[in-house]
Amino acid sequence: MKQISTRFSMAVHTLSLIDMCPLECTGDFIAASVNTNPVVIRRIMGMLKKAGLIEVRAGVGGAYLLKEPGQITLLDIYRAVHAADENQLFGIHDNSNIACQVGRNIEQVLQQELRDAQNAMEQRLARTTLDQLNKQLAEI
Amino acid sequence: MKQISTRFSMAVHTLSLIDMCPLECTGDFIAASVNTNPVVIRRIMGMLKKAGLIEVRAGVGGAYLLKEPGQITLLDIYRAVHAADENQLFGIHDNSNIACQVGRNIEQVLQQELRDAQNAMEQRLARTTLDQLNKQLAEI
DNA sequence: CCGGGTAGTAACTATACTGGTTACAACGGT
DNA sequence: ACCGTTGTAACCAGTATAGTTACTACCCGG
Repeated sequence: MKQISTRFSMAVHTLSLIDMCPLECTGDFIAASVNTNPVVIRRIMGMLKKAGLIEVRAGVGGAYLLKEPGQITLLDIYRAVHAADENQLFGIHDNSNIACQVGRNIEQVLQQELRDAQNAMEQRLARTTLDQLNKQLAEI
Repeated sequence: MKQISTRFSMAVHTLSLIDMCPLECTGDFIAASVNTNPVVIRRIMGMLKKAGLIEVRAGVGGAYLLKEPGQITLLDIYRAVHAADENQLFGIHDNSNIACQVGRNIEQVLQQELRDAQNAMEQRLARTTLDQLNKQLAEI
């Protein structure tokens, strides 16, 4: 497979910066730290804004968090940038042949198993907050 | 993101069938149950073969498991079909600006967090065997 | 030993997501 | 009013996916 889009890691990077220095955080400034094109960052900021994580100061530039950094988890960010389509990490083939016992039931059974696996991952993401992350960044 | 390829779920489907009726399991037969093109199945069987999960009977057709179904986990199958690139589910942007504290350390910190999340998912996959899955399929 | 059915691939296609890029209109403080 | 910024739209190249056609290699039964 392709990997989960780097949009997610760039979004985390972006929020870290906004937490540390909201006023400086124009799209260009963040793009310089992430080392990418400002438009890519603006697109991500748009998603973070739509998810209610940040407020962007149109015209003047900069952005600030709408929640405490201790209340923003990696899972929130993951969801905000649509890291997984329809919140469903695993794709499952459909229209299996119902004349076959396996074909008839595989989708339902797999759906549950894979949902569990996805949940395990997401719960791990939910355990880490932006706050904790920024503390780790400072400690190195 | 795009979801994890349906190649994974098709591979599980394929192995379920092989476990139940190895002799019947030609590419065409499996393709009819999965409802896709036989070549797609043959490609997947090639990957399962390369991973040492099955042996395919060239010429005559059919395939059989090389391990007990209780010894084949969803994680084995997931890995066999290269569901994630380089065994790394999350893509992380690189070449961040090292002049910035966040840019300098984000990759290392995120790497660890995301690896943990990935592991949580994989360990859940590792807990389910083909055997258990087939029992579930039969119980419905 | 040969014919029929099968595996194993190569090659091509359409579709879709990604990350980057240019361009431009709307906005807002100084 | 100016200038830097945001918010988008449009486009591009690269790549993964899933399906399809076509061909060779292989094995068994007759």
